[in-house]
Amino acid sequence: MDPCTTCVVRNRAICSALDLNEVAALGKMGRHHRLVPGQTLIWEGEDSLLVANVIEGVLKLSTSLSDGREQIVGVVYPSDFIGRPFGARAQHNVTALTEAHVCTFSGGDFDRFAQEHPQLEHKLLERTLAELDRTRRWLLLLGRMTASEKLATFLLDMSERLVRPDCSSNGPINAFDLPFGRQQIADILGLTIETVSRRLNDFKAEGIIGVPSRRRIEILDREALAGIASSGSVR
Amino acid sequence: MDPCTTCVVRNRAICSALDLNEVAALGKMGRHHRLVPGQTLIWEGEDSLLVANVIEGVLKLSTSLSDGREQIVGVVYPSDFIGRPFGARAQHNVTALTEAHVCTFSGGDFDRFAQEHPQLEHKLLERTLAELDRTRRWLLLLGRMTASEKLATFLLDMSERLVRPDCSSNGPINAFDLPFGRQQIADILGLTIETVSRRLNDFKAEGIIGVPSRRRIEILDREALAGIASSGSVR
DNA sequence: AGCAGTCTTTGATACGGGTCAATAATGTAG
DNA sequence: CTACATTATTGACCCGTATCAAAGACTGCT
Repeated sequence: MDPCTTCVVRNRAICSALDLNEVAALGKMGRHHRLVPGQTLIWEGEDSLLVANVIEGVLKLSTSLSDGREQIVGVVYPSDFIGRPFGARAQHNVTALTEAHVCTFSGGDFDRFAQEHPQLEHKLLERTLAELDRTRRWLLLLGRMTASEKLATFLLDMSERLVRPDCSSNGPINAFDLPFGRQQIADILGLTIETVSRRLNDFKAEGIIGVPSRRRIEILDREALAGIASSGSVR
Repeated sequence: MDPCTTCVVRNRAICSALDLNEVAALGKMGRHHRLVPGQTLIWEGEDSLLVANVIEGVLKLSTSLSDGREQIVGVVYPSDFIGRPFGARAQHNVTALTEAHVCTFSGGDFDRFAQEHPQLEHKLLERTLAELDRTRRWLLLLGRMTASEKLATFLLDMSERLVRPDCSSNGPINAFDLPFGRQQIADILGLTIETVSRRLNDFKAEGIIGVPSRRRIEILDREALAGIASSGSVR
């Protein structure tokens, strides 16, 4: 039977642009994959082209310099799209942070299918434009913010994005588990693990956040965080 | 008469996806604008939605923090597309760096036209994907590179991009005029103007580059620059 | 429970790049 | 050509974050 009809991200992934017949046709070209934490799906520079939908889990996109310095350039969640359609080689690694479940397509198959289904391309375009906006905001963070501003911005950003999985309430939440360890937070913010640890403990000492366990964050004073996050990013 | 038929970027801009009739229809919705250096076409946060093609000149995309710190998040050249189709508000300022000539469309008009012309959306998608890749590479630069590495990477990048205007030869060139002052270079690289000045003079003292006038750069030792750009180790 | 390995925190110190200030070069108007 | 504004360079100093090192906390395994 066609697994797409029961797919949990059917209505949120780019597949939502397709009707039942179309989604079945796309589904035939797809392959399901389970990934364990730390497993890499796509390597920077490889040209075996692969695209995918994330069904479950969290993955990071990262690049690095030859001496090992690493920068995380994106984080993807269920219903997000992974990979680079239309023939360019992969620009970054894609690695699972948690157990993950993805639905992969060979690049060529997907490209052909997309070109025949403009609504699908349209969905993909909207997503890509949104992701570009988000990435450009991150340039401001990396280029111009201090460590405290970076961390405050990061925590607020997480409190907004991490609601999605269950889709229960929308709007930010005040307590959540990060899918990242300290090193990964550092790689997202362009800092060292030590600085992340120190600034996080500063926030804790000031009563702005609580850190009941390694990966859990409670936002106790959202206003204060927002104040630190920017000497006010001009909205 | 329809000005699009004689447009200098007709074959390079997204319009190249359209046939003569289509481009004429799009042309009817467009307005030509001349911009002087420093003039801002779109302001961060405004929702008067406007998109445009660059016909001539160079423009910067920038965001800033309330205390004046600024980050340039993109630079656009002739034939590039500007703006955010499909209803999100403008995320950054768009300002002319040189005299510029653009062809603008109201967001709504363009959105409608695009949805009816999948080849146009496809071109736009390819461009947006490429721009996202480029922007993500910049995250690595801002987050993880030293001042010298940033500057070396920047100069190499410029030597590749600045060929375009005349389209004479492809491949990098070794002498060019930057469309930026020192402050703007600093805002691109997440540095201060003083650091840009110092590192540039270091390169000059080592014979890696020549700086015959304020905005002119000559790459004298491309290998050395490339060595610095990818992970520091000089010589 | 006890141990090993990993991840995180904490402390001491160093250094790159920022800040502040002064000077120099370049551009522009009269 | 001179005067003034703008932009860039240079110097001295300092601060924030990186680096290096060690101790502590958590996790999983037997």
